[in-house]
Amino acid sequence: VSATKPRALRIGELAEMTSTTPRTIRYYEEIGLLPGAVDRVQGKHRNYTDADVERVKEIVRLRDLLGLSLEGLSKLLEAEAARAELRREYHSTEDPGIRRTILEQATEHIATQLGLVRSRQRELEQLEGELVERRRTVRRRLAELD
Amino acid sequence: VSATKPRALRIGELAEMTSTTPRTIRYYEEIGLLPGAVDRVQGKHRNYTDADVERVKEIVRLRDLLGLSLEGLSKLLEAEAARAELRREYHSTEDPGIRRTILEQATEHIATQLGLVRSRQRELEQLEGELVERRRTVRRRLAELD
DNA sequence: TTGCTCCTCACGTCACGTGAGGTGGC
DNA sequence: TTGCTCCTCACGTCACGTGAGGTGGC
Repeated sequence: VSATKPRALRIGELAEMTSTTPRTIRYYEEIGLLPGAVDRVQGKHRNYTDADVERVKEIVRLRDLLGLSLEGLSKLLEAEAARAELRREYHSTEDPGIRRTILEQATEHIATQLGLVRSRQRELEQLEGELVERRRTVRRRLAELD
Repeated sequence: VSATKPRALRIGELAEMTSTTPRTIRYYEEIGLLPGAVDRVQGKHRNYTDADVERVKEIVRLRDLLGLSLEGLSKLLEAEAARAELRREYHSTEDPGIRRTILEQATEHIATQLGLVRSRQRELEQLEGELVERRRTVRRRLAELD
């Protein structure tokens, strides 16, 4: 009935769009990191949406960049789900006290993630500095040859 | 005979100094990432030096920050060993042609590592940007409550 | 109907963790 | 001598990879 039926994705497409594999997607479903594909009969194909693409991209990014275990990641994503729940609550109330509490929790959650990101950045900067230093030495020696 | 005998490290000390575990150290020896501890009789304790501390620190850093598999890491470290060999050669020659070749290979190797580091940095910066953006939104809403 | 992708077991692998039982050095 | 750390198997685990054999949709 709808003129613009949202295109459903198959597992291989989802995998390719997120630089993973079908096996990885199924595994994440198995351990509860990804909700099972909607409206699915056991044994039939899994269908995904754009929201799933975003979810998997987020998982992959946190996994690779922050080096968290999937369990640690799971906790972080649970907190994120709790935040989404709060966001719904936020929009269904006008009470400024409740709104403030929700926003403050969001602030805390973001601060945690930023802390992880920045500590990684510092480590990378140190490594970068050492490499640049080595390069400088090599370049100086090259110049001395002339 | 020496007044300042270099203190030999035990595996637990090496592990602690590198934020790893004895099992990890033994595993790296097993797969050839770490040379076996010097002068060791099978079944007796492994003794390590400061050079081993540096080696393991390097391994851990590349493993965690660049997300390489131990096989990929192995290749990178082999290239590094080859460089060390070249460095000896470098110091044993005066031929500016040979010296230049050695220095140019070093430059290439450093460039490879810097490329890996910088691509990671870009990814982290993007993640950081998104988190900062989210924080900005939350803060604005908090201010609006007043 | 033909291909391709998908499905579910289920065993393999990488990078270690974790006892089990025993020996070594300050 | 007592503790602690070390030793060597060897099995367990996490995060998937990789067939084996079979079914499903453009």
